[in-house]
Amino acid sequence: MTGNSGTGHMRLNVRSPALKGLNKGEGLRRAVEQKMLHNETFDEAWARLFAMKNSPTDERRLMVVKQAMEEGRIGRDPDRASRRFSKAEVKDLYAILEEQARLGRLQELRDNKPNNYVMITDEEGLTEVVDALRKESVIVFDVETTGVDVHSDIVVGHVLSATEKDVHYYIPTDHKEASPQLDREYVANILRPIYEDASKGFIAHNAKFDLQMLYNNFGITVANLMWDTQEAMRLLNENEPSYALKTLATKYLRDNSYTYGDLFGQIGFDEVDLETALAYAAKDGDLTYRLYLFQRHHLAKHGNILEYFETVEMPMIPLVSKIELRGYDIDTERAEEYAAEIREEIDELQEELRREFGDINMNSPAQLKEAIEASIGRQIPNTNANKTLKPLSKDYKILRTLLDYRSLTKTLGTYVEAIPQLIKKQTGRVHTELRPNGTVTGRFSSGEDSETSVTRGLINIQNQSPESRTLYVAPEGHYIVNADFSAQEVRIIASLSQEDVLINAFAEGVDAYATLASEFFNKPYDECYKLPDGSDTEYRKQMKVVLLSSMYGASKYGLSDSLGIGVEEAEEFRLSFFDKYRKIDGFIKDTQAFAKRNGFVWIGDKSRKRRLPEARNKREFIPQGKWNDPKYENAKRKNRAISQAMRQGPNARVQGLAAMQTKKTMLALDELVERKGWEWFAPIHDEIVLYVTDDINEDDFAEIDRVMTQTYLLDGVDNATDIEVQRRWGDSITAEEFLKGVEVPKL
DNA sequence: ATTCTGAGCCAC
DNA sequence: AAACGTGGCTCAGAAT
Repeated sequence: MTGNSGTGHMRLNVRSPALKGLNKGEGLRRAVEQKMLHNETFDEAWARLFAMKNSPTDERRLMVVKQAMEEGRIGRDPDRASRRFSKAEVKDLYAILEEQARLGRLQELRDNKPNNYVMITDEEGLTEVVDALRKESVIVFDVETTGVDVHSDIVVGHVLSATEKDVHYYIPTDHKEASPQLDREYVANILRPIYEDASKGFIAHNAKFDLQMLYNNFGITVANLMWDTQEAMRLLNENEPSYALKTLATKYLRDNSYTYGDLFGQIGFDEVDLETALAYAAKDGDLTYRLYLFQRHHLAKHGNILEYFETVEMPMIPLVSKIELRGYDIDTERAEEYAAEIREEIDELQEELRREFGDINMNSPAQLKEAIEASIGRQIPNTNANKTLKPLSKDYKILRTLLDYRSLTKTLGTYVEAIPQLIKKQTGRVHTELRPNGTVTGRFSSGEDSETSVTRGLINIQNQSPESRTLYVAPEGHYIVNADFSAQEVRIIASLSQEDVLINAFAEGVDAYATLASEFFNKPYDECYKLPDGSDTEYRKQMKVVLLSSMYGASKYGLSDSLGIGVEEAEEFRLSFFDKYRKIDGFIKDTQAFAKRNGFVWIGDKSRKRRLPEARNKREFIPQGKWNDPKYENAKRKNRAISQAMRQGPNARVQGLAAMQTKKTMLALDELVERKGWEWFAPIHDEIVLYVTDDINEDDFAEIDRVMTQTYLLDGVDNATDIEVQRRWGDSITAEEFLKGVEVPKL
């Protein structure tokens, strides 16, 4: 046993600093006094600490430290032993244990390093790497860096795996350790022909990052990206809790691997010593290749997922890499003027709100709720704008003021003030990350990666409001052109359900919503289409809401909310809708039955799965009047999950197919973009946005139209697209107007 | 001082 | 009893 560990009485600490300088006899006497003073055994000390108000984390730390002390793995700091054993001391001991564990993991990593992990630090070695890679057709690559910002961080080493030879090289170039390393530019230039050799297939985990790092650091373009093990995993299981390489290796390769954070904490890889770096980095290459073999085997087993992955998802990665690096030109001057304008308005509104609500924080829902209730003299469930405040705002002017204030602070805080601060000094533009499988249905997600806690100053390009869009501009000599898939999801619903009314409407080129409304309300088509001013008629508006929300499983309550009608009326509406459109009803029921049998649904000709394991569960019976009985909490949770899966199934088939159509169309459109020397702006679900040169002509528009409508055909339904041109995002004219000579609005 | 959670709200 | 699918960002307030 070491130190003062143990479960018995506290030992006398004759070496305590408080006793220093006293002779032995005197020290012993004082130590006894201190013990008397504390008068506490270790058991009593632990009992006291455990009896305190501890958070779950603290509770766990107490347990860990107690056990470590009992096992003699750690003891009290002699300098503190004269004082009463405290929670603060336990926390410090816990931190020491954590650090010990981390160093242990690093030691384990070095000790277990296989002989086929090879470090390259001289020219001869690098020649050996090149010779080995020349003989390979499949190469794993991975760059090690100082961090995860592709604009500011730098490459400090290359991992390259010769997969057939089964040797995994690490070539450090910029580690801080003093021992000799090859020059980074020299290494890049020697490796360049390998990376740019299109006859070799390259594999990486989260390849987009490595592509961007190689491009930004050395101007290297990897010619033939063949597999991304992170992206493949998103198709193998979109419900995976983590897509970190080490987590996947632990789970699927049964190789207990620690994550970067577990091993190194927050430091950059250049701080890591070379011996440890080799063991860690070469293992990346090794694991990535093993994961690739595993994934290829499993993806090939089901439907057409492998083919879809290789022909759509893999080519998407270099394309998206390019889109992210391009970024967005921001009109900073306008942003400043606009911000000043909004701030002034906000101040005025805030004054008005203060007079009514008092000196509260207008951004606090809790404080607001109380103030509103006092002001209007009635209870409200929440301060939600659409659900609660808007309906009441007809009667209360102050609520109209509040709604204005809300909307302006949102515009200012989330967009107008925030966006200019995110401009990267390296490019003078703002950037996004676009994750092609960031959602469970296969849609893109955009912005910071919510799976990690690191923020890199990225914007979400997919949720820009009409106000914020005006800050995004085309550079001199360019326009922004956007092409949407008109009524993309409705066409897909028509195609999947083969519902005649919808199919016929699209075939005749008439408005689908108006046709449905005309059928449903038994009114002439014209009365169900648009008003003279171009806005929707009530019938069309209602049909839009009913069609999409019903498809996605809205209940009579949700429908009642969004239509602004009574619950029973909404239910009648919903029931008669499905009664009339039997094939839409059939599509939903068939999809749900399939999910119930199989625990998943197919998307797009067996190209991907949406796994819904909860769909297979059996509903629990909850007797009338027992809904509030805590005994049925679990049953309720289980039933809720089943209902949710039943709503997700049909939605995933529609949304997922739409995402596939957008992706395939993007790949086709990229050929045009490259040929014309245009650039990418972004995909926004049912819309594709580009930067084009201002010499764009009729043929170019025709070609965009052709690519949008002909690349991914739907069963029984034509595609259609609307194309617009603008200098400032949102301030657009149609392509038709443009070709007739209408002036594009100036900046 | 930093991290987490919920309310609210932006997009399709 | 909850009641419409897929995301991400900001702020307040609590937890750590």
